[in-house]
Amino acid sequence: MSSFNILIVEDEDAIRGMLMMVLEQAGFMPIAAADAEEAQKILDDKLPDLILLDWMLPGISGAEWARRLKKEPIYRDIPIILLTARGEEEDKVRGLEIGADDYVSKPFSPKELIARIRAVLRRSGKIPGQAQITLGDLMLDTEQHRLSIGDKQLEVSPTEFRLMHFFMTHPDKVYSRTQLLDQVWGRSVYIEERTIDVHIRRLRKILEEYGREDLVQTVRGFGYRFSLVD
Amino acid sequence: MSSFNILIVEDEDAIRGMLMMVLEQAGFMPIAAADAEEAQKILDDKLPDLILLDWMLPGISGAEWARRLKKEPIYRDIPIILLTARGEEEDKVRGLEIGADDYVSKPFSPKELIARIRAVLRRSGKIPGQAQITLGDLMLDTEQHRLSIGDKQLEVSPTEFRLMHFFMTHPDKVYSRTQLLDQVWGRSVYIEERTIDVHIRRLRKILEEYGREDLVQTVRGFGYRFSLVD
DNA sequence: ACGCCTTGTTACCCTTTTGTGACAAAGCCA
DNA sequence: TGGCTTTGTCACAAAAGGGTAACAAGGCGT
Repeated sequence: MSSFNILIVEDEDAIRGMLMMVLEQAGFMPIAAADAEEAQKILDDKLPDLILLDWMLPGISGAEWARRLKKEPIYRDIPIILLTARGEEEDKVRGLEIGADDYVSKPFSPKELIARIRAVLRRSGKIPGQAQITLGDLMLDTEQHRLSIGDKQLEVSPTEFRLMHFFMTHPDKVYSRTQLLDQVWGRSVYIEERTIDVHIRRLRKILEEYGREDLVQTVRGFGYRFSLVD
Repeated sequence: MSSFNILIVEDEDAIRGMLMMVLEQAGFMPIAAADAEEAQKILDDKLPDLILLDWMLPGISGAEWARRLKKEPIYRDIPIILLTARGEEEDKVRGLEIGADDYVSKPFSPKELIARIRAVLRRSGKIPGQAQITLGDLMLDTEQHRLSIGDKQLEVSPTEFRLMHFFMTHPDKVYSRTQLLDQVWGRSVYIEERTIDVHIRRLRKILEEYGREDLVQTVRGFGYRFSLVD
């Protein structure tokens, strides 16, 4: 297993040190910076696999810096996890279209942090994950980016593909719209919950052609479930 | 397995020594020089299979020397891997059109270095790999630099040939534009991602003459895939 | 030096995708 | 059944993503 470079940008010494330790312990290779300028210098040298970024920073704020990074093609693909202090409204973090991939609010448990980092790395394709997922006669291949029922190819849009991917890796369990948004769209985008319904509808429409619209089930008052059995 | 001569050009004694050891251990035959002049003398004597070159050198900088080498037909085909120290901006390395085949930033792990060396040797055809690759009625011959469908020769440009080579050795898998750039153009060139589209277009145009433009498939939002099946 | 080929880049266009509001339909409970 | 809540569905507009042609620069051979 390869080791990932993680850039920590955090002004408080105590937290920065703690993060370094936690990440090292978890087998990552962290590099730390105290502000955006310093972080930029590190970036100039080598692109990390992920950036752990404090939302509030002296000088250029973390949010502002993240926004800039996401505009540059060279940096765009580096996933960013924001660290938000308790009291900084979660909504704001979601609302501002920063393009962060996730956020974690302080205080957080090391375990949670590591889990989120792994999740983001996996989602951005840096950790391989399972290439083929089979469920009944459904087959989803992330390498080939193909989805099929039996030997028929399904034509799905990128979002539909991700949604199916999530469902097939988490079958037989109900997920709320919020959970689906977090898992499929990422925790820091803000879109209406009802939009999920529309995507569910679109998925069902495709599955309908194969008489399999029953795979996606509504659980009234809770959300949706993907399951082979009704 | 044959053993490759690798010329190390590095001014710091400690690093030079370390490189010698690491390469020997890995079964290569390294020769070392401390600066460009010394390296040039070694070159005059015998052409190595690959040059491992420090980007910053006293006297003529590594970058400058590499650029000169790439202008001389005799040396052009020797692959060069640049060693960049932390703090030397990656952008510059990519941006300046040095013509290096790859770069590795210090500090690097021996494992990573060896892997990159192997990759570059393979890409430049020094490690034989497969001379002939067949995929359906497609045939690509790396030795003769020929590509054919059935018994018809295809006329492709060098870049198109490399792209086809990569595709035929990695079929049925989606690659992002970035991945294609890294794999086909090499990690140390910086070109626009959209340029890929243009090359794909050119490839398709050629394949079109044989009704095979469907071999190169667009996967919206992700990249391209080469596959015999739709 | 000249012309041809190769290659990277850009601009423009078209298609697909996607989020959203509006309204109908369905479900639930008293 | 009636009224309220939760979903389903549709149409639309904006945005994203790609396809393509045209252009310019560089390289190469003659």
